[in-house]
Amino acid sequence: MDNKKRNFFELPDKALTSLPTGAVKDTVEHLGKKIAHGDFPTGAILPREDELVDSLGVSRTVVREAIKVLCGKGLIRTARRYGSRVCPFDDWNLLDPDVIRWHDPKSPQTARIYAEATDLRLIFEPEAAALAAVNASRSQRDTILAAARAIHPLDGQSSMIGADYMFHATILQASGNQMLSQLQNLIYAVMLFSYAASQRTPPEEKVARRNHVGVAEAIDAGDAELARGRMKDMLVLNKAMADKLVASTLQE
Amino acid sequence: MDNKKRNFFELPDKALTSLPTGAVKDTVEHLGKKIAHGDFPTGAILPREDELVDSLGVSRTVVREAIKVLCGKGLIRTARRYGSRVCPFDDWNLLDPDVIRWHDPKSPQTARIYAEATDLRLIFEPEAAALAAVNASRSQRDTILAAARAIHPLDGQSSMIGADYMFHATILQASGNQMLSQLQNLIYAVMLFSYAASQRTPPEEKVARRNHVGVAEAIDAGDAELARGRMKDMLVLNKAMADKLVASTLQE
DNA sequence: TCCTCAGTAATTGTCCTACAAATTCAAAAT
DNA sequence: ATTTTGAATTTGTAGGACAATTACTGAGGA
Repeated sequence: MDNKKRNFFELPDKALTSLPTGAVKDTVEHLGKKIAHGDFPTGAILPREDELVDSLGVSRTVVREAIKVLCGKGLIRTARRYGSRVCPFDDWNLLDPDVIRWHDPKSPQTARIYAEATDLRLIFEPEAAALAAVNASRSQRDTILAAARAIHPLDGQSSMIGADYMFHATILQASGNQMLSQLQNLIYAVMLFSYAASQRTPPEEKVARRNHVGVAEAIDAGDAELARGRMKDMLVLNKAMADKLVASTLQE
Repeated sequence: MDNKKRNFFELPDKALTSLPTGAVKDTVEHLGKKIAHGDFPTGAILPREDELVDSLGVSRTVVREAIKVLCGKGLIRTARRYGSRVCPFDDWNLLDPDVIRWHDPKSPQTARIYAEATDLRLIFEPEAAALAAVNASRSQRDTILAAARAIHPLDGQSSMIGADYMFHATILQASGNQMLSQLQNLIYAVMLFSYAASQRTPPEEKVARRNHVGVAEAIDAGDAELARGRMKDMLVLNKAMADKLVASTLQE
């Protein structure tokens, strides 16, 4: 990491719930990840409060506050004499930034989720690009262009994901729709997964970069139609790769 | 409510966080609504824990657990000696079912949010309809058809919203994409808002019903293209009305 | 007047204990 | 076999004590 000049786009620090740093936050993260990773199947009973107190080395107060946060995200349900049980997957707040982040990028179990997320991206990102072409500020257009051009495989994978993420996130932001903008968490998760699981070949990388720049230029030019079309083409290609990837991870 | 026969589609009971009924849940709801309603502007300091203890008549334990849940949804941030402060709107988990539900349907302040939500619907619902045309089960197709046909103004507004909601929710569910399906919370909120604020004229109602049935029939026939197109047309009309509505509520 | 720095006060974070409430589970009675 | 009663278990609520951190205050100096 000596050539700071080129490494404009660092990976965002997506490690925050909005909770203050401390024991509660750590406990939420710990339990949230365990549940999202599937350590407890649906309907399973979590360890009792006093067991968690022992195993995690925190007070009951902390354990309870953490569990309440997880309830709020739909992961578990509690009742007297009933314990804390994992909710059916449908009840999870799948679009919650934390829940998204807690999925294990390395687990084949979550491949299905990322397939769905990829489908979702295919739905809203072309529209976001079209909106960005109309609504983006000058500096946003510049950022999008710069990020697209910064997608160099040579700069190392981390820097590359950083630029890739910045590209997509800025487009969402530039759409002017805040709800749309919040879906960047989803993109980030998908990105981590696909980069972790796939090894793109250099020619594929080259195509990917050209596509990104194409979209960026369309947005910069204010051509909504073109931006939408190019983004869609890019994601269709992306999805094809993702499907192949999911199929291979699932059959293992 | 004597003619039970016709009132197939009741309004869903969207009053639940996943928290158990009790003091904590009540406190979360109470504070969540107050914040979402704008009683505390961005950056404002909530009453201290012990003040809330007094004013709400619950123990500090309850207050703290409730506040932690709200932190988890991005509404507030806490720190020692800093108090609990309302986060900037961008940080809120706008797609959280509770946060969506907490917005005041009667407040002109939230009109902007519903405008964004309407835009979002215009993006993903046509695609959901297309997916549903391919993926829906037999019973789902039946439900969608029945709900569309049950949109009768004469049956009373509640029954009408119920059918309208069931129509859209079932389509999302039938898309086969769980993340997409969770956006039904958004639809529900938009629906409550627009029904609360607008008085559609009977001719408009008639058009609305015909449109719904048109979409349902396209889905039933498995024609993805047609379903997408009809849903889009319907929502464009919807958005036009919504924009008019937002403009009028904002200028007051 | 403005700035720096130390001290103080205020506020949430964590730990603890005790009891209440609800529900499962088992045993007993019919 | 079914119902009922009761006891055990688990989370829910209350309240007190102290720790940790940070905002605020005021004194001192430039």
